[in-house]
Amino acid sequence: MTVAQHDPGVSVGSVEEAISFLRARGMRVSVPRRLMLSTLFAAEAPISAEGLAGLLKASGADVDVASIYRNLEAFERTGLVRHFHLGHGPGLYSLVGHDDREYLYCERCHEVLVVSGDRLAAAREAIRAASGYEARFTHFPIVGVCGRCADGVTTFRL
Amino acid sequence: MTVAQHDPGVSVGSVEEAISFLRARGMRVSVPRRLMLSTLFAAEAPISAEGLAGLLKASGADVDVASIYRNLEAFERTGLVRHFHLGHGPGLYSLVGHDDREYLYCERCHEVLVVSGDRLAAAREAIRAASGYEARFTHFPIVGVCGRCADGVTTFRL
DNA sequence: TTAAATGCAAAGCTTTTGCAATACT
DNA sequence: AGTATTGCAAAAGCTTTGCATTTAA
Repeated sequence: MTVAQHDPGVSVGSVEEAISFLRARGMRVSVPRRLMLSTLFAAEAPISAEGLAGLLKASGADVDVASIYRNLEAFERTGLVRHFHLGHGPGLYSLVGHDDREYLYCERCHEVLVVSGDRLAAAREAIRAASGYEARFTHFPIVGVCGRCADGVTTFRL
Repeated sequence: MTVAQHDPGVSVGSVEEAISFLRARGMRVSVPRRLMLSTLFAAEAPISAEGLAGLLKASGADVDVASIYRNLEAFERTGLVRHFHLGHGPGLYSLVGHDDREYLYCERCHEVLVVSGDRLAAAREAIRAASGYEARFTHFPIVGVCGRCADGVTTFRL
């Protein structure tokens, strides 16, 4: 029997560690990259490229979105960063090890439920049994209707 | 105990039926709409708005993409059409009742696995148990890595 | 007749690309 | 010095919108 294995992935705990990590991979550490890394460490939640640009600009730095996209992709190739998509809407990036979980998105109220990866193990198993597919909810999370909305309960935030 | 109910949805078997269906809803039946409907009926697989425009142009008709998007959306509001997204890439549209199934998309080989909706009932149940979410794989299908094809499962490639 | 639907053009949003200038190593 | 990385500008891909014109009912 095969058990869904959770890839531990890269895990760096600080900007300094991330910098050495990148250097060890032969990558250069530029000012924009340094700034991106500290902003990612400071971010409390996954963030879009545009959002990252905004935070950087707000903190006085000015990094072009093109560079942000290129760097996020470069970071992702090393395993330092990952991104996923919530329904429509831009890709959301976060540091691996900083936020390793999986997401469920409510199409109705736009709530995002965050769960640890092993919580969906049974679902993955059921999907494998039904289809042979190894579902990955890390890049394209589960989209559906949250319990509250399914029960007809409405909430809103001001 | 709540059992996942499969919404049977609208089911029209021909262009003529679709036309009456639309008229019954107070919608007008224009030449472009007629052409879109017959192209959708002729389509063997879900198709993008752009793809629909291509087929129409190839058959001598010339319907603007803007009208195609507007009409697909109008059709969808009546329940006649649905659309979903395969990873990145454009929305793919199909007639409800003509293609009611759910899709699993392989991020690696881009194969699309088509299964009947009830096949994923156990997976939906596991997800509900783990999160309270009613997963809907109809708008944003499962993305993962394909295994081998199970019995009675069709596949197509885009 | 009149409201709905169309075509055209333009723009929106996210992301990518080309290229000359810059800066890391 | 040499090349990875940057900024800028432009474009690509998908979709939406405004508006004047056409057309279904």
